[in-house]
Amino acid sequence: MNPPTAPILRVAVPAPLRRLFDYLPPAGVDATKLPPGIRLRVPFGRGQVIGVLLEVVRESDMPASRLKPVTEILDARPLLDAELLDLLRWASRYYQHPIGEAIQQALPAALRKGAPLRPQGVPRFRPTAESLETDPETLKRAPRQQILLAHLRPHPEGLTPGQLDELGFAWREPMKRLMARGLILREAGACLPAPRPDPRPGPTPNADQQAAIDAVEADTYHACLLDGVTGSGKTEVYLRLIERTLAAGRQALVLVPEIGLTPQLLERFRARLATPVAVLHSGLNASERLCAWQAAARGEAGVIIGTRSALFTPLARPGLIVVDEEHDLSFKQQDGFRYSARDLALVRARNLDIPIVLGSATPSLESLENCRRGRLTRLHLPARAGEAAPPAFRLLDVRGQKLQEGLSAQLLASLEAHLAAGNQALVFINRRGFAPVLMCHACGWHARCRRCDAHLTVHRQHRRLRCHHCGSEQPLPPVCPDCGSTELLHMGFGTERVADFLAARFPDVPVLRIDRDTTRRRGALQAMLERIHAGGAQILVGTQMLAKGHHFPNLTLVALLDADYGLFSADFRAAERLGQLVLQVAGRAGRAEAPGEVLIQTHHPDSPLLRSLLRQDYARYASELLAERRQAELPPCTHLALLRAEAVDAEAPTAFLREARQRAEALGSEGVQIFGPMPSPMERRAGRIRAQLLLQAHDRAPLQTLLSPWLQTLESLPAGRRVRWSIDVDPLEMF
DNA sequence: AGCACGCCGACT
DNA sequence: GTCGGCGTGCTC
Repeated sequence: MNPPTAPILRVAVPAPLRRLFDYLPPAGVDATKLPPGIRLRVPFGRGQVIGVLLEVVRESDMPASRLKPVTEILDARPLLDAELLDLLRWASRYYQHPIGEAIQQALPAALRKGAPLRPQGVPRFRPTAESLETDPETLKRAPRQQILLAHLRPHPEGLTPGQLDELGFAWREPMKRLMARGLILREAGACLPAPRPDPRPGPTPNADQQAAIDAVEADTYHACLLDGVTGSGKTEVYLRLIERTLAAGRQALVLVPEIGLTPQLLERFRARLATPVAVLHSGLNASERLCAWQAAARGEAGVIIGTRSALFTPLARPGLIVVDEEHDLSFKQQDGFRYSARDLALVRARNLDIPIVLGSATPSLESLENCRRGRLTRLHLPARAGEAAPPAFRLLDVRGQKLQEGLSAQLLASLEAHLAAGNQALVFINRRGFAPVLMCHACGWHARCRRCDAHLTVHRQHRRLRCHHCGSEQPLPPVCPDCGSTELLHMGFGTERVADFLAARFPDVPVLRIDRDTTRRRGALQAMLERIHAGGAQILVGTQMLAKGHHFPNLTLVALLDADYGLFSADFRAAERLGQLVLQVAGRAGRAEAPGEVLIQTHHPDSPLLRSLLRQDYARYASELLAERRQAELPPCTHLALLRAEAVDAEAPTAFLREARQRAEALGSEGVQIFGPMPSPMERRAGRIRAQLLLQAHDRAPLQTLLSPWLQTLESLPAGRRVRWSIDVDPLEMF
């Protein structure tokens, strides 16, 4: 028997279980000296896993005889400090996600797998002086080595393994041979590029920028919403606040949307700031990521800039958090640990007692509501004089109009005029592919996905039918599979169809299609953006992708082919998204000497929402939407949690959700309304039947009070084993 | 989740 | 007579 005073280690293990596991310290180790946040290798089930020590306690609910000792202590110092562990425990509770999995996400993959913290940085491969004199002929029989050497020669500073991976072939073997020949040198490089020796001072802030900068308190928790249109100089405000933070010897954490992290933005930061800038994004390989992570944790990087998951970067001397484009959906993780990095950033800033700035030209209704409740200080940046004048908005009433491939005559005429002036035009469509439906004119058959409640999209160039929901595809049928008719109609319009049409209609103007299909290849989007920047008359046809993160100086016309989906969608956030999209793209159009024009095709030109958008007053548009949400008791005026379940067996999801509902009611759900079980908006997807249970509450407190014991119950429900289920607290998508 | 145990159908 | 199907239970 263990005396009650023997220390017990409480460990978070990587399993989808909402509890900690207790272990005995390894023999001869004084457990009271072990700090929380270190990794431990522990026996778990039949194998060994790597867990993180969360606390050292005196007692366990488990009989001592069942406790096993820790196999190995992997760290001397904590990988995650108390502040991050607190944040992760808070987030795990709030989002009802198992703590072990939450902690996993916060660690770079290398550390998850048990790699030691490495003192050195990413290695670099550098051409030697000798290699410059080497006659390429000597490598004639080793083409790989030849390519590799040719690639390295223009880079005397050397290239990292990550950069070499872009070559797209196995370079490690030929590299070994080049090193053996003394042509290449491997250096243990620094973790981060050194800061520029000559950081350029920025422009003097204008009065509005200065007012915003001064309004952000420096040494305490102060949450601000910086609201200003494209070109109003938000980035300059961030940079000034960051400079102030650096001058105080502290670090700044900057979160940006997934496609907002462009080389241009990075270059702007690096050119301005006299500190190493660590970058964290999905494109990094394991060692690059570890490197940036360590540079942040050790305090070597003054600025850490990254996407959603960068929120969990440890900071040695935190001083400021910035969330740019805070309304962007990519801040919410849509699977597994469904956290909102923007919301958690507010929690982290409060815990750290540091300022945080959320920036957007089109703030989320959540943030606007927080301003109204006094939780966020609203800072406004008016458009700058001398910058582009706001573009002219026009609704094109397409009722009864003859459309050519979805485009009205008025739109085509405008397009022609803008192109003739040597400018660029952007045409937005919210669907990719050629046509969203293939239908037989003779019998009415249409191509449906076998595994989803959805139509198959025609991709004409690849001659395939594809399901955009499950990824399945098949060849385009030459005749109707039902009646054999050859009259197959393409119904509706996608980017491919509109791009094809415009290319034929304007044969002298380059047409660029920019969507997930044409930018899948790594670097493809960047290449297209560069082409656009090179200028000249061009037509860009694209999806949402083009809305953010980039300004095109030659763009003067933006056209939205179908704004109506934003008015009648089943998703209650559609109007908010439409408004954000329209105003974001409007910000892309026009410059001082060539004002822009925004055309919106609609069948509902009298819609109050569209009329309101025309005024280009987002604040007013948003407050109208907020009033609607209040009336309909929808977020942000109420709070939601969504329990989803899916299974191949059609009955299992509903059976599970029905039982889940009973359990919630048994726990006492005062203050929480429960709706469902109901089928998900797309009931069948990838061969699974999906259903959901919606919880709604006016206050977060009763919802949170219910969730913890409820999820604990659900975890042990036998019906839960027959379905895949997940909980989404503050869901953004309702399917 | 990942893995083993366990009790019922078509095969060497 | 077995190999293997996935239902059920457990992981300190």
